[in-house]
Amino acid sequence: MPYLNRAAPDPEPIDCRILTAGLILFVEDGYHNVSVHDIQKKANVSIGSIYKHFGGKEGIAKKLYYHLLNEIDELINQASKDKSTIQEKSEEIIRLLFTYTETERNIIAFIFQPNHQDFLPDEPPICSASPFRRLREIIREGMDRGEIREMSTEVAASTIFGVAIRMVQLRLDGIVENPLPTYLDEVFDASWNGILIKSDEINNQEADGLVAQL
Amino acid sequence: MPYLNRAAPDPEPIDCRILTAGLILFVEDGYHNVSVHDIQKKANVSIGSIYKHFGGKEGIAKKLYYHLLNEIDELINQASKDKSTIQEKSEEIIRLLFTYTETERNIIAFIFQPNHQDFLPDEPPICSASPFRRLREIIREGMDRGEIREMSTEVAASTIFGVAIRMVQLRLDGIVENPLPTYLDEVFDASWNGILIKSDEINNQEADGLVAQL
DNA sequence: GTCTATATCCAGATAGAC
DNA sequence: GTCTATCTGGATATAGAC
Repeated sequence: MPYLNRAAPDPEPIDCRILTAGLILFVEDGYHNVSVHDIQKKANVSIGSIYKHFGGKEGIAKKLYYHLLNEIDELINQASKDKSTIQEKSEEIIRLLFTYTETERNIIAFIFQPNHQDFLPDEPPICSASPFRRLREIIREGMDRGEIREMSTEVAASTIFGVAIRMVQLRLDGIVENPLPTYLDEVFDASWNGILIKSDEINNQEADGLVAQL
Repeated sequence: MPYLNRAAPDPEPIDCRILTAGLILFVEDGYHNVSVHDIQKKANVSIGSIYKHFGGKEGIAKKLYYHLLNEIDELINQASKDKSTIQEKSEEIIRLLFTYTETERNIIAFIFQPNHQDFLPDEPPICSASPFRRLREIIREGMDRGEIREMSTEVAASTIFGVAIRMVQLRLDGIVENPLPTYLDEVFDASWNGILIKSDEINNQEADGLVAQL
């Protein structure tokens, strides 16, 4: 019965196992603190396979980087379709980003936490990569269409998406305690309307104050 | 004339030279791509001195980290004094941060670019370090005083300071082309008032449109 | 294609003279 | 305190059997 002598059959192809192991370890320990041997052990493959498939550690990181940037691009595509206004579009992008941060933490952490130029020196800064460029283009389009006030694209983009990205970072670092989708409405409202007290809210505010005093 | 045989006298103390060299190299190449030998050469000291003074590479990074976090804390102190409202206070903080980014690029880059846990594994995430905590406290105080609408501290802080921090990152990555202080008014306005078109601006907006058509 | 064993290299760290 | 010379460990990468 030779079957019993085999290890449990692993349906996942070998290069997937390597990528998955790499992703987890890179996120947990940081690229430079992970050795090829670590990946090899975690993925249950031999060193030889890793070098055959990816040519080394940097090869794994590069594949991961392109692959995951693509996933984010896809996320933007998905969020953008069937949305007419820029406001709807950006809100859906942020909604998906927030959900993704909870369900696919490693992917988001790999994209948003490290300084990729530390281990992929030939790559341009991630802010100039496709998904981030597209976010700025969306904002630009909103200004051209007159949905957004005239100002520099970068400031407008930082206000809409930068706030969301900051929330993602704070969540990954454990500063934000609740799941991100909890904050969706507040984030939208703050980005689009600012955080100053509005005159028509002052009454409610004072009412709240009275309640609090009881 | 023994004086002529000496190297040009270097007034800067040895540990300063080491820290400065470390800072520059860490920012340029990333902590893990810099060797103790690199620092030694750049600082014009011997390896022995480095190990005597700092105990190794991580010691340098740690000293730098604490020292520079302190500088940022000082920056916040300086910006906070003589300011009564939270709005004034935060605006002054951002003003100083933007100026600093242009004049002391390396300091800001060391604080805002890398994931410090990659090389200082015992440190908590930088977002929970003093200066960043204080920013959230300032916002919190603004809400308690009724200067800022009620919402989660993190969202409010991300809206005010997160936008500014995002601008710093985009500037460091070369996406933002003008010196940051250029954008001060836009950043303040966007954070506090949001980026939606306001009804009282629509007239101006249309007028601008007409001008553009000429 | 996959594996083990091995080679090579280099960064981090130390010892000991001055 | 400062330096040079040296050691050691561990990581990347390869060679070659299966």
